[in-house]
Amino acid sequence: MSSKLFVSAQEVAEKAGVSRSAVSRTFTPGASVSAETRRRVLEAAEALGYHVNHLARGLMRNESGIVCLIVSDVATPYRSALLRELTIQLQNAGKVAMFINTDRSDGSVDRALQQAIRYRADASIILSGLPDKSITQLCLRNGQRLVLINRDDDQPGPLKINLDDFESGGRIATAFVRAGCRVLAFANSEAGTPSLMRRERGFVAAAAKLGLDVTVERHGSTGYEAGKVLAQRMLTRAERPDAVFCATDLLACGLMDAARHQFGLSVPRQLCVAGFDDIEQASWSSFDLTTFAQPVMTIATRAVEWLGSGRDDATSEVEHSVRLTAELIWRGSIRAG
Amino acid sequence: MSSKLFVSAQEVAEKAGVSRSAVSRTFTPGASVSAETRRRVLEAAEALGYHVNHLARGLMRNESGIVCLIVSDVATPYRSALLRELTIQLQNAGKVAMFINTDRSDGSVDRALQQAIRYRADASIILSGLPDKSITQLCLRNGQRLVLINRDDDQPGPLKINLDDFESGGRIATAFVRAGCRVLAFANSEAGTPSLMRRERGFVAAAAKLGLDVTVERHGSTGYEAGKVLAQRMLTRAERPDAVFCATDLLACGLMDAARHQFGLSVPRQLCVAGFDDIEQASWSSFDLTTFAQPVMTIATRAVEWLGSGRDDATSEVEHSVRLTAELIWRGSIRAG
DNA sequence: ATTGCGATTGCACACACGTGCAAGCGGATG
DNA sequence: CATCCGCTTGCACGTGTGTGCAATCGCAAT
Repeated sequence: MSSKLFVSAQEVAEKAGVSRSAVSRTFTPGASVSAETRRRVLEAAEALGYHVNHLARGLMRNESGIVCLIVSDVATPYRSALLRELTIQLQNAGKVAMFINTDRSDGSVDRALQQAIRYRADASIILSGLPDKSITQLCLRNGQRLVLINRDDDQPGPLKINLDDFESGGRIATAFVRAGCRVLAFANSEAGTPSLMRRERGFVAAAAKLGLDVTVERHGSTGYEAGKVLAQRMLTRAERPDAVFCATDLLACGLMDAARHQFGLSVPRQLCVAGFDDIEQASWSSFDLTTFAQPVMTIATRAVEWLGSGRDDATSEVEHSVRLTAELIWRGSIRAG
Repeated sequence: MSSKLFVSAQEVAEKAGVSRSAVSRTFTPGASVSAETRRRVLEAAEALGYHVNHLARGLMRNESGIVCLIVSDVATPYRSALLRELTIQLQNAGKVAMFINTDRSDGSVDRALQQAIRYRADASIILSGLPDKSITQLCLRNGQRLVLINRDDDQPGPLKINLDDFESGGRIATAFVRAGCRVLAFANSEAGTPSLMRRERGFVAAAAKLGLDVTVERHGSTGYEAGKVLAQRMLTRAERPDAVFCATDLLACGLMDAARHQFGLSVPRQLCVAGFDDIEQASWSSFDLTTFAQPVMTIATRAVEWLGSGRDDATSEVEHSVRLTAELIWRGSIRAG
């Protein structure tokens, strides 16, 4: 029946009695169109339900307006919060977010970037995994901007946004000691993600400076279940820790739950706990977790600002790197000094 | 310097010593190309880093491969889980997800759909809000498929996926009564979302059949904080409820936390609680929440399958509606009968 | 009346791709 | 050898848009 396709600028032009160029100019800010023609075009467009075809526009302008978000573990609280902020700010900047999930194999980050190239994305923001150097080069050579968030990589070209993980580890160590803790432990995943390893090393180093050893335990992913397992391992040791810094809030939640419900320990009286990310659950009264807040809003702002910044090749050779500090959110999982 | 744009099929053709058509056919499944030309084309493409321009391809085929996901409150556990499943399945079906966040005003759902039209999305999946009928018609007229998930709407054309919310309310009411509860309550948000209202009405109706009244309290959004407020209101009543069905797991978590930590109540001994969604936190031992699981995987499967199904106009007039049942996940927040 | 000038408009081309059509080519059959 | 047939391949056109260039138009000044 009405297998009519999308309405094109040509049809609008005919209905308005003007040339197709006039239609195009009407929808191009800053183009030269008289008020009268503009009015007639807009009227016809409204009547016909015309919308500029961004595929064709992107083809012409060599600028699709698409920004790819490459993510795994979207269902994780921290990831989804960051995703939320990024999409909102991208939209405010007139871009549109294309979402690529890399929950499968690890090489899929490369395939994701290829997808980004196929759709001529103006930029790609990588939240998970690390692309192969050859793919990165391919993207840059094609004029595609790249942003790496909390990914460690020394390739020049992409914008790299990182936190002061190492220093955070140090700050929490002194907080533990000030609270009277003597047996410190660090709970990590066994993924070996660089940012998590920096937290670990910062914590261990600071503790050493304070004359304390740290028992490090690593297991599984960065989720709740892994936290429970880590609690099993740590809290059955001969010398039971009285303070645990967890690489992630989810780990901390699992560890706290196990400590309380399986080992009958009281937090923070018998066990102090700290996490990282400041996910929403950290503020729930069941956890009331002292943790470091990822500056999600700032991360998104910086990334989007940089995407909008000039395309001048002059700066394309310098090292783009941003270091943000994670704010310590003081709650009740560490007893007062 | 190397302000070279993306490499086009033309350049590949020249390097391979064939016509541009040959290149195009090489990347079009089912086209007629000899093995030899195909090899040379692929070789040249690899060397130059060529990738088919999906914008141009979409322009030709009238099929962009883009599917729009229109969502608000992405950072919510249930939403992000559904989002995860949808993106994975869309990718497996050869589509790519475009993400539109509608966290702002309510009319923004319409603007989101306009964005979908501009990018000539093959389909849009709406997880939040409800578009205006005129926009819906515009989408359908342009051949764009529409999927509404847990949105109530009687417009023909879109695929509507819903749950048996009303019956779920009934099932949990009998479970409460069987557990010996006598004073029932329902905790809802004041948003008035149809699916939430169905849960409420189903619960109230079933309770009435069992000869029991239900005090209904509504407040704020569907989040944790609202649950705490609702607990304040309910647990200070003269006749304190001994069973609360919450429209949402997040509400239930907030309510449980307040009941325990502010009112010193024991769950489930003094207060039985049930939720809806089966978010990950519901299984955490701090909550151990009995709840209904949204069949996230099935929802995504059905949606993506329908998108891939034939474009025949024969079925375009029939009512597309899917009703799924939410499975009751029995945990420890309701005492055993 | 002629000239000059700025604003507007239409033509035509470019963007990167898919595909129908006809030409070419090789081989097999009569 | 002529004919036919199937497989390839190049040409040319179409998809919807932005934009440089030249033409046109209106208006004021000479």
